[in-house]
Amino acid sequence: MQITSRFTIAVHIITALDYFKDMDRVNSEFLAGSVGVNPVIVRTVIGKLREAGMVNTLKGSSGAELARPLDQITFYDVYKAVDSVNEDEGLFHFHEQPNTECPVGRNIHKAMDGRLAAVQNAMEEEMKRITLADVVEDTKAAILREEK
Amino acid sequence: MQITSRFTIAVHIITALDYFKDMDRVNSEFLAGSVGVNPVIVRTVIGKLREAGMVNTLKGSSGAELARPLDQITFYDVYKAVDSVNEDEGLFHFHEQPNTECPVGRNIHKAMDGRLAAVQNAMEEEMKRITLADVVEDTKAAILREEK
DNA sequence: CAAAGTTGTAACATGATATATTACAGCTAT
DNA sequence: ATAGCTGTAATATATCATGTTACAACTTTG
Repeated sequence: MQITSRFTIAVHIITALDYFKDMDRVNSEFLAGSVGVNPVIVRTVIGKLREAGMVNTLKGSSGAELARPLDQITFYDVYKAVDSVNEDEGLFHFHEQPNTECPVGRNIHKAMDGRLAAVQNAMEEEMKRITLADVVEDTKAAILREEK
Repeated sequence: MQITSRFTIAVHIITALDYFKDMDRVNSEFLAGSVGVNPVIVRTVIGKLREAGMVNTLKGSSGAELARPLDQITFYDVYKAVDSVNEDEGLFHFHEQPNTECPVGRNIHKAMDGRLAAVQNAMEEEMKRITLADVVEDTKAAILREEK
């Protein structure tokens, strides 16, 4: 399995919103061209980022602007915003029907739950350490390097 | 998205193999009954665990036995054995077609790759810290508690 | 204010992947 | 030699991610 590409798409969009912030006509079609997906996907991802308070948009009006400085947007914020993993069940899909008439089946879920949560937590803590400022900085540096 | 239930199924199976090790007729049908899935799923998961050197089986003969002590089998070992995540692409699904004619599209992948790998690594390191001995111990303790 | 452009969102279509199921050859145990 | 079991292929089904079409409501511009 893999975490939905909506996550990397969202990071790409935020990076582009910063990089092209002084251009006009940065609409969903333009962004879709950069990301390589359908404009509707861009609009729905931006919608999630808006709900999470990361960007501001105006219905009917082209463009979106960042609502917070890049160093105050973490991978974790984006990952949560775009519902990268199932909110109710968590990162791990537990088999649904362990047999309650079997002592192991009856108890395996509780024996694992805390540990599965610890694994997920380790991943999420690492995501909190990475900001969009880091990614944008590296992207810009890579672009400058190209121009030489 | 979620990590395939084959992972929790595998942990359940290993726990049951230990718990029921002195019983006979612990065949794929019995295990399937405990886990709540089809016996073929049990056989394929056990097949992966065998390939990874965690259990020994004998074709045609009932049962499987652990090939290593429980404290030498980590969550990470099991997770790798059952191919929980895409081996080539990793935990995150990167959108496939960023536009190479756009400076952001051309560079976003390299700007993110190292950081996505760090996140996945944090998760995997945590999985290496958890052993099947931990889970089996807690499962048995929970069973004993029931009996009071 | 009328026309053109855009967003937000619903509804539906398609594709990919996880899981279930059927079937059976070949092995083991008794 | 019979019955039971594993390993595995082949196929079916279910679920979910992503793509696409369509359009009402809004904004911008001349």
